[in-house]
Amino acid sequence: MEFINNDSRPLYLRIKEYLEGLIENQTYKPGDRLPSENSLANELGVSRATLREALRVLEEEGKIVKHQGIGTFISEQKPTFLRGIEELVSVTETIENAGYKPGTTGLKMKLVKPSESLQAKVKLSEGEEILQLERIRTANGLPVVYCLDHLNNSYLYKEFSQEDFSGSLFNVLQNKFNISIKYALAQIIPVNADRALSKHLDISENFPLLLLEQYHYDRKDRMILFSQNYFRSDQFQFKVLRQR
Amino acid sequence: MEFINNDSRPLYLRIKEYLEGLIENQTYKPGDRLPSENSLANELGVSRATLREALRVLEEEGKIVKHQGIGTFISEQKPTFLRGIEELVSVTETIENAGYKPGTTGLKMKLVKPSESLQAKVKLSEGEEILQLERIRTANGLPVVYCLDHLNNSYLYKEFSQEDFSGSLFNVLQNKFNISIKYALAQIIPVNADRALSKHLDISENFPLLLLEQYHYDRKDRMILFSQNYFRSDQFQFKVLRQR
DNA sequence: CAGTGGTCTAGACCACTCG
DNA sequence: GAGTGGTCTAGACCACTGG
Repeated sequence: MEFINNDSRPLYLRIKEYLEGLIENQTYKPGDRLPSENSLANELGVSRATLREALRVLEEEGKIVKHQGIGTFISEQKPTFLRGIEELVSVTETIENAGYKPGTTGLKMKLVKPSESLQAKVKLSEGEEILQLERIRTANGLPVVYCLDHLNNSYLYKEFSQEDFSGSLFNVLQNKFNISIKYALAQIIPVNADRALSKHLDISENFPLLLLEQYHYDRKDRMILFSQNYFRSDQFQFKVLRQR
Repeated sequence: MEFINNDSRPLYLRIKEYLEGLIENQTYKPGDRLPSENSLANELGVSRATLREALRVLEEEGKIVKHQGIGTFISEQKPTFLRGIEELVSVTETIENAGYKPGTTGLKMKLVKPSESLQAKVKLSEGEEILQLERIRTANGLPVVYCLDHLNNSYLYKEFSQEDFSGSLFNVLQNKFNISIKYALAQIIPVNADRALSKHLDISENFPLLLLEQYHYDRKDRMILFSQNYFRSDQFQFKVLRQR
């Protein structure tokens, strides 16, 4: 067995992808039992530990299920729980995933002293100013999300130019400043559109919106960005896989 | 090193808990580097593979972070992202986690033919009836969640007695029928209270609510329960860790 | 009972980071 | 170069499941 090229990636990953291929091309179908770990390892010419590492990844991805004493099985098709809210994507991507063409209008950018409520949310040194971005995001030209972004690195201000913000702020941070957002702690809040929001999003007052308040962190757990995104509830579905 | 009792649980789990204890009692503090895997394995008198299995669990739980070529570090305190919405808990537990004493009022139970919209959500054989449970859940006596549960195993009807439903439906299913719910696919929907909901939850009309529509599955991916839970937005915080 | 996945060992080499 | 975590091997025994 060649896996597949003799190229550099770890063996267990190549094994994993090989098995993944067998699942995708229906050599193994949902519900089928895989050969035992011993025999599979032998067939593939790798140690059992290496095979198990590959299987572990497949199990994490939900593609196989193990049952001690019985065997390892190809998972049944489950209801799509990809693209759940637990996967961090930009608003731009969220709009794209919903099948629309993303756009931006009504950009405002300013340095502000944070209000008290904001001060509490974004821990800053006293008196510090904050870079605030206000945008209305559109899907196929229709306003669907109202976005407020707060960056404490206010020195970035002079580096920014308006044209940067037609798309994903994540991309701007990544490409221009090499800041990579790794995860966000999000709070999910149902709200009603007030007068301002109803104008921004072209909806009636009291229209139900989903507010996503998100603290974005980089790989070293530094808080980079605090954002408040108001989504029109009729345009987006927010799903999540909840596990025990 | 004894871990700790010579009792039956796997060695790597005992190692994991031992290390967990060292973290909790501040022997290792956030940011500290652990000894290298080789030296730690030697100190503990286990193989490196076993130690790595313990570390792997700790890493999954976010308690340590590894950096190749550098070392393994105790995680910084992150904003609590335990108890996020990605962890499936019953409404009862949700109320308890929010610091309240859970209760139940206004229980109704009936067999119904599903409406068309419900029919679409719960795939059933034609003409089949569904067991519907309606409950208002209270926190410290105040109504906070309106719950509709739909069970397609309508034969369970005669088995149920009213007293079962003061608490978690999960527990009833587990204890009485040995049905174990493993995961749920949830949709998060912001809604406004209509007249009926405003009465049930003792709030004004148009009060913002979070509707959680959940399809519950057992370990074998069989859909057991479809539930609709309307949460008062002022009583609960829904958080989620979003990762790239 | 035989066969499965789960745990564990001892040892080896590789890939990455730092000084 | 020295030290770290990442990968890999060969072999062993245990715990659980089914017939």
